[in-house]
Amino acid sequence: MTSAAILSSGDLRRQSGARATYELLRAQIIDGTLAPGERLTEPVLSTQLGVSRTPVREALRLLQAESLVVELPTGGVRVAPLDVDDARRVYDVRARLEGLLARDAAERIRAEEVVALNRLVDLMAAVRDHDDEVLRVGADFHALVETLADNRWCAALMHQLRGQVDRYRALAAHERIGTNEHVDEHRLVAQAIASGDPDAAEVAMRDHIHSSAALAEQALRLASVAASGPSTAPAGSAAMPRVPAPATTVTAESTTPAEPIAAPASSDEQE
Amino acid sequence: MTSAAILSSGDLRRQSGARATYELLRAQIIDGTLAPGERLTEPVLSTQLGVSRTPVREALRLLQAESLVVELPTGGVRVAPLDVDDARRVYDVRARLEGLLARDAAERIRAEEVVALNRLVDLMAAVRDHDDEVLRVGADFHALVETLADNRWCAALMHQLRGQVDRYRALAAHERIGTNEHVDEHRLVAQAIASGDPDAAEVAMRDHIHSSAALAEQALRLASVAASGPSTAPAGSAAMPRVPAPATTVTAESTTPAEPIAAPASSDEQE
DNA sequence: AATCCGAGGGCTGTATACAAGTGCGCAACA
DNA sequence: TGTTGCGCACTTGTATACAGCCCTCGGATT
Repeated sequence: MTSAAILSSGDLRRQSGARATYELLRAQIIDGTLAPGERLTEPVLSTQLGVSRTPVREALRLLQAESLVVELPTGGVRVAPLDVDDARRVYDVRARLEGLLARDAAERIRAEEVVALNRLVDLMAAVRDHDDEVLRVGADFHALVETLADNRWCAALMHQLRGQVDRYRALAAHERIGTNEHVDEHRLVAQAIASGDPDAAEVAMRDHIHSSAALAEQALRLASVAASGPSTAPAGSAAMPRVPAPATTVTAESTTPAEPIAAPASSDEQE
Repeated sequence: MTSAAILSSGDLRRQSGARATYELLRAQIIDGTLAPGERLTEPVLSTQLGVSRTPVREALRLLQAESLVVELPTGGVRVAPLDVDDARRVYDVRARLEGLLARDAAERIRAEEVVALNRLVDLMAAVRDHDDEVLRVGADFHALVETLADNRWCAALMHQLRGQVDRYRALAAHERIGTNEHVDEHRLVAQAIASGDPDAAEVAMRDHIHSSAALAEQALRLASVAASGPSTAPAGSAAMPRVPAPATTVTAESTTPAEPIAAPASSDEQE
């Protein structure tokens, strides 16, 4: 592997090299092929992927904007470290954003769209025994809500977050999501949206995400414990090379975070 | 000449050309020097700014990730159109994000930090007659809340939104923000945070942002009407592919002026 | 006169070349 | 043997060169 075959495989070649590189690296960061903390250098990636530094550079910028890689003080980037404690924060933000989407959806939904929404919930109930199916249907559900909401700013930020969420999900291996509660939550959200009640929809969706967060956090903790049991870390340890981030220290000095954020992303959703 | 002098002026030269280019273009998009819908081509920007296409390209990618420019189907970018109807959505999202920040701040705040928070509110009350001062203090206030919250994901998304918010604010010319109500809202938020009540803090902040949104929207509508008075076209009604320059005052393309750049305004916040 | 076709310019995307800064290792010295 | 200094290799950041594409403009044809 390695080598240029990576990019030429599949239809990635079709797209621009920069975009293909971006998507490949993004996928590898999310699934852990590229370990947290691992440094990414342009020449290496160039030769490995069979493209020049220019598209690689562009891809890295995109990933940086998405906070999937972080800038090193000397320049260059490394894969963003994965702080399990941050998972809750990511889900907190997501809960608000998706809650807003549900609200907007409730304000705009029309009769024929209610049908599609309910159909997805029914479908989810039908396949509840197969987690992967539930996952897929859940993705469709949230995607539909996003479409109904027609709020591009909120959607853009959601895309922004998706990479982070997916990273933590990948870490959590598989959570048990095919539960009756999980399906019921979706039904509640759907009902609130269908009935055109924005407040109820927002609350229902926010609660649902928080509920999902609890599941993910639990699975995450288990996976984390299991992973750090035998050896601290196999191949690419380096989870936190430096700056153990000791305490809170709420100094006000850092007035300039100065890192924008992106929002391209493909179309994968979750629960 | 024009051109290269732009980047060499000030200490922008110090930074990497790409970053300087990014910040310059960002500022110009926000303040309207670069009109919504205007196409940005790499060769032109290169010669105007006196750098090669590479850093320009990088800057454009950053701006694209921030949704300040949008990709054209043929490739290349144009300044993102400004849809006044979207202002509400931007503020809606911002309300949730800042609300979450306020919540997290309430959960983490400590005694000595309460002092700083209250001091800012008092300061705001003291300068309430000067809108620009109120703006500045308000920026510090929100920045402090963000720091207290210590939620980097939420903060990252906020930064993402900031450009959009600032664009609409720039369009709204000046809203009257030095009102007692405005100051009181901040005090309520501060009290909720200081008392360590997350729910109250989130609600107070969200309400405050929505209140600010109403002000901004009003000013925006006025400005919009004023701008589009003569010509019938209602400002940036939608995505008008070509011939932009409907709405606001400043056209770009001037080519000349010595240095209209002025303050990059790296740390501007809002109310 | 209107339309179709072809040449041209310009733009993006990609590749390569060049310069400067940084860290690391090795070697010499105390 | 420990320490210190020098030098090298590597990296990023920037500039330039090259290829393909689209869009436009001009002319010839029907």
